[in-house]
Amino acid sequence: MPELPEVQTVVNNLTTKVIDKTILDVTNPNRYQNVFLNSNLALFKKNIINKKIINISRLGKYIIITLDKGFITVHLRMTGKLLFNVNSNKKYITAKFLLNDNNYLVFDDVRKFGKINYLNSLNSLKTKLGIEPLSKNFTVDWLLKNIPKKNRMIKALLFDQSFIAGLGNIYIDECLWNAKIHPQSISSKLTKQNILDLHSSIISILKKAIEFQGTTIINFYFGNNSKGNYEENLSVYSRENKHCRRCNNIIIKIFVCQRGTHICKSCQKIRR
DNA sequence: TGCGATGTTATCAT
DNA sequence: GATGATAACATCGC
Repeated sequence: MPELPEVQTVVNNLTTKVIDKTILDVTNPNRYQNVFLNSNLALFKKNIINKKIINISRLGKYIIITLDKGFITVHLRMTGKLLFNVNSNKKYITAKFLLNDNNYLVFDDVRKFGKINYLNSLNSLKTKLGIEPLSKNFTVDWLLKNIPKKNRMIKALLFDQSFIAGLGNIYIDECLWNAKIHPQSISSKLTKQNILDLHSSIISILKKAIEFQGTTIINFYFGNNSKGNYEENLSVYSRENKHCRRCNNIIIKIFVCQRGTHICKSCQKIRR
């Protein structure tokens, strides 16, 4: 479920808890094999055991745990949770990291889509991922230059992690509503004003969502089972049949990119 | 009861 | 290169 603000919230919460700790052991309580990307428990363990956690950060929707040598990457996918000292149903715990101070991290993932990996270098990930929307590089000029280069539905383009890294279904719907852009508009047909609005919407919405510690619709939790509080700020996502906060028309739900998509038809007009 | 939907992504076909 | 279908998996709600 988690997108950039949720992943950043997990990272922010864990920073003080795990930095400078050493990983003593890793287990996979539910014995699910595929949680370790292209690897297995024994190999993964060999790479990280007795290593010290230097830092924890985020790249796109990936959690990056920097070790004194190498990196652990964690992707939460749909239902993954990286919790601190929480013991939930063992059936869903795909990994458990024991730290030297007797605290532990639990990777709890009902649907088991989440992935954990060990990397010697972050280069492969950095190449794969597009621009960070909260970095200095993400300027209006960058967006003005790159959006018209593509001939894609704008929602599909924003989903593409190799274009901009970190947006997902909730925040794409929110940003497009805020910028008054219809999700099925073609990127090359957007006006300059559309792109300016989209740029400021992406930055302000992501920042505000991080302040509110993300959105919990069904099962986003972090730390010791805390919930995100951004839901009250949502303008369209999960607001089907409610009134548009801008023009009072009814928010409808359609399907775009095989994903439920929430729009105000009178605010957001298609350009193609 | 059964079916479709759920915040993600990799992969394969066209 | 772009797009669409599908698979990975489990739960919830209509």
